[in-house]
Order: sequence, then C-alpha cells, then structure tokens
Amino acid sequence: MSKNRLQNELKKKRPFDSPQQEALLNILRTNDQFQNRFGRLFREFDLTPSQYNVLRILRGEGKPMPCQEIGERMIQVVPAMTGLLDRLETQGHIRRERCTEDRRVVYIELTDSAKELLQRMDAPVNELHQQLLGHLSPTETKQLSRLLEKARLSVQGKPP
Amino acid sequence: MSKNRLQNELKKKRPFDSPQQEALLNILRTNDQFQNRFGRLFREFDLTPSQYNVLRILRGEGKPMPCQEIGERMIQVVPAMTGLLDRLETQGHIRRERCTEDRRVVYIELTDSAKELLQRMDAPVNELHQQLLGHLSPTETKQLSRLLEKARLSVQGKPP
DNA sequence: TGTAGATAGTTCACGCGTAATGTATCTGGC
DNA sequence: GCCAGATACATTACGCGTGAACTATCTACA
Repeated sequence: MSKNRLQNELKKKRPFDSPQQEALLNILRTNDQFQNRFGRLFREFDLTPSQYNVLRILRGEGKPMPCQEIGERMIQVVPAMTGLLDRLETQGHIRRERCTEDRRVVYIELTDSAKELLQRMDAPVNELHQQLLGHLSPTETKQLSRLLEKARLSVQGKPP
Repeated sequence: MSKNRLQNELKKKRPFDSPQQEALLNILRTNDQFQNRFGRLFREFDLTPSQYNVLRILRGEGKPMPCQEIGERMIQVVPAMTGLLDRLETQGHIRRERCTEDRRVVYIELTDSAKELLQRMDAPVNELHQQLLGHLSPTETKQLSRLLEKARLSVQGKPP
C-alpha cells in the first residue's frame, strides 16, 4: 500500500519537504480537479466557470450592481471584468446601464433569460456538489471548511 | 460576530445551499488566494506558477523526460505544454532533444542555469509555505491533507 | 509489404487572469 | 471656478488552459 496518496498521484519520487508543502499541493490538486468537473458541467450550458460565477453573484444580490463590486467578490482584477461582461452581454445574459448620478459607474443587470438559465442549472449544480463531496460525513465537511478558513487567516491583508 | 467567515468574505446575503457548497467554495477561495501569493513570488524570478511547476518536476525526476509525462503530472492537457516549453526554452531554462529510438518523442532537460535558479528559490518558497500554513498545528495540517485526499476520491476516473 | 490505428507533439482559436496604461468623471482644497 | 488627485471602467499585451484538428512516426495485423 502507498504510504501517501498525493505523492503517488504526482509520481513524486521523494517525500514532501514539509507537511505544509504537502497540504498546499493537496489544495492545488483538489481545486484543479474540481474546477475541471465544474468547467465541464458549465460548458454544457455554454458558460465558463467565471461567467457562471458572475451570474450567481448577480442573482444572489437580487438587484443591479456595479462592475467593480462584482469583481471584488470574485477576487478578480478589474480589467478581466470588462471582457467577461462583454461576452455575457453578447450572449444576452446581462444588460449594462450607466448610472445617472455618477456617470463613471456602470450597473449590471441580469436578463430574464439568464434567470431562467440559472434556474435550469440549479439541480445539476447541486448534484455535482453532492457527487464531489457527498461521500464526506457532515462532520468531515464542516471540519474541512473550518480548516480552510483557518488556513486563509494568513493572507488577510491583501497588499496592493 | 459573524457566524460564517466565508459567507462574510464573499458578502453573500443568504446562507449556503449546503455544507458541500460551502466547502467547495472554501477550496476555490483558498486556492485562489494562495495561488496569488505564489504567483507574486515566482514573478520576482521571472517565472509563472506553471513554469516553476515544470522545472520542479524536472528536478524531482533528476533526468530528462518526455513532454507528455510532464504534462500528466500537472493535470494539464498536452497542447498547453508546447507553448509553455517554448517559453522555457527561449529563457534558457530547458533544452529539447528528440529521442533517437522513437522519433516522435521529445525529451526535456533542465539546463544548469535553471538548476541554479531553482536552488536560489528554495528558501523563499519554503518560507512562503510556512507563512501560509505555519499557523496550523501539525495535527491540523495533516488533517487538512487527509480530508482533501478523501475529497478527491470522488473524481478518480478521469473521463476522456 | 502495406495499410489501419495508436501515439507524441504541434498548431489554431477562444476565454480568462494579470499588469500597465489610458479615458472619463467625480471630489477636495484653494 | 479651477486644478490635483481619486475613482470607475476600458484597452492592450502577454501567458496559459481548453478543445479541435493536423503532422509525423511507430505498431499490429492481415
């Protein structure tokens, strides 16, 4: 039997330099694999993960919001938002509207067809959540969230 | 006090649909933040995360290896490797050599300057590992790795 | 041999993340 | 009122991940 799953997965010859390195690589690897699965699901609906993320944020908010606020919730830099929103607009998923009070601000609004698309995706998305993590016990799932939240404490101050 | 850190971070109005969704988003978020930190470190050495990854794999192996094998260890699709290796070759970090027995295969080899570069990076990279995860106890770190490995059990069969 | 299929790598087109820079608009102090 | 700096967004250039289609080479089997 393998003493270490990840080491095996990566065909790594030597053991890890530190438990921290091992945990870090485990995070990266898990993220990649899960992202892949979601990417495939979203593509069936002609969306990329980022596009789906934007739509979800807009639905969660329930009302139009400025570009920047969307970007902040995605850890994403501003320039990326422009092109992302361009494509969503072309696809008819969002509408742009310039704010009358502060003309620098552009408000983004979900279209009805996007809302309907999101609704159709809810079931398969939740199914995938269950498929990916449903085999962990409730305790383990909560424990995992707790550890990741604690891990993130070290990157609190986002330097410019 | 906030009942839920992540919910707060994302300025999410409603609670999560399920503990699974929460854990999934925690993975994505943690990964993004950590990737950012590493990306910044690598950029100081004029490398991207992927490029560093390739160099580390080659050093770990200790001898030249074919493109495909490198790609496999990175969860990465083949086409991306070509461009990645092109840039590494231009920068003088690797050499390409066509195999004489099977002329379809191209072997990749680390140059001496790349080995020296990696060595210079070892200390700062390990420091960052400690900075990011050093505040978890040994038990917590191991627990985190164990949970992530268990989580990945659900994506065993990589479908084509 | 000789031809079909597998395999290694490449090329291309597209979407997205990042940094650097530019443009329009707002706000503050004077 | 006027100008400096902040702010919101757009534009450009580059690297990289993905899928689809292509080339060169090897292997198997008739």
